[in-house]
Amino acid sequence: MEFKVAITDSPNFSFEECLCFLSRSPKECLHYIHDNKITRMLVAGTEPVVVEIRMGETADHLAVKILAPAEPVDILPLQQYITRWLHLDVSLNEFYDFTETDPLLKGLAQQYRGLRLIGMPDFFEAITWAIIGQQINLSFAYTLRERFVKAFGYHAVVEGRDYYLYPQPAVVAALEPEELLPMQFSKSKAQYVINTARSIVSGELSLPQLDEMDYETARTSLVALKGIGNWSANYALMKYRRFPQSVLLEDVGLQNAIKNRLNLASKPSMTELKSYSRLWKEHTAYATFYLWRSLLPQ
DNA sequence: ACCCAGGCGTTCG
DNA sequence: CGAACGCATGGG
Repeated sequence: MEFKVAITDSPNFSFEECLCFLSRSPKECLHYIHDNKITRMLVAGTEPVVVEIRMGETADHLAVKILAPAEPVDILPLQQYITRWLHLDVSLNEFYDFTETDPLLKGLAQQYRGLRLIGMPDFFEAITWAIIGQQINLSFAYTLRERFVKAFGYHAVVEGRDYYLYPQPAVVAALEPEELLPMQFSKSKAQYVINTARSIVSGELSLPQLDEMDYETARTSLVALKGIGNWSANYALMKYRRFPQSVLLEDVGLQNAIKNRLNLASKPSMTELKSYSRLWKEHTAYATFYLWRSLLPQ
């Protein structure tokens, strides 16, 4: 069974650029990239589905093949997930025009043309990935994530490959921190991940409400949770809600990207960061994402 | 051995 | 208040 997923602003879409970003870690365990195709497990309603995503025969869509199950499934949730994941429903024209006016961003549009801001349609994934990635290097963060997903995520084997879903909040809420320590989570990281899961399960952190909040309200409500600071709140809101004004000036990756582009001797100070990003406004999230991209090879 | 890492919470001045 | 410090552990 096959279906299509529409691409908005297809002249400014590059599947290859998206694949490049999606390939950034060899420890990635939620999807595979091979032969210019993505395979991964998704959920249609409540049913796990393994899909293969490739560029469409024409530029205006992606083509998706369902590898499992053999029976027909509801494709609408799959289309919605893929659209949100790869940010297929936006135009990049305004961002690209803006980069030409900004000395720091100039050239990024040509270099990485067609790259979309890869998101996380699952809020629990977005917020816990932020907690996992706090203050440790990205390589180790992926190691922790891989152990976490493989221990607590739904698993299936299709065509000889292992597929996983990100762990559900209810599963993680039932854990004790001691169960994460052997995976080399620190005590606080373990506690924060479990506390966040429990907040979601209890309704203290309401996803339907979070979906309706404006940026500042959502940010404030996330920062109120222990273990979630300004960086983590903004990261999750950038990847999940896709607020264009999400700003991550505390981010070491962003700071290094700016240092590299401007050939600075050291990372910019917070004052300098504010100055560089002063005019970004609704382009902040994309500017950050493209600067992150500039840290990858090629 | 040392410093840094896609920070956060607590304590101190 | 903002600054300094402890945390925890892999990576270079």
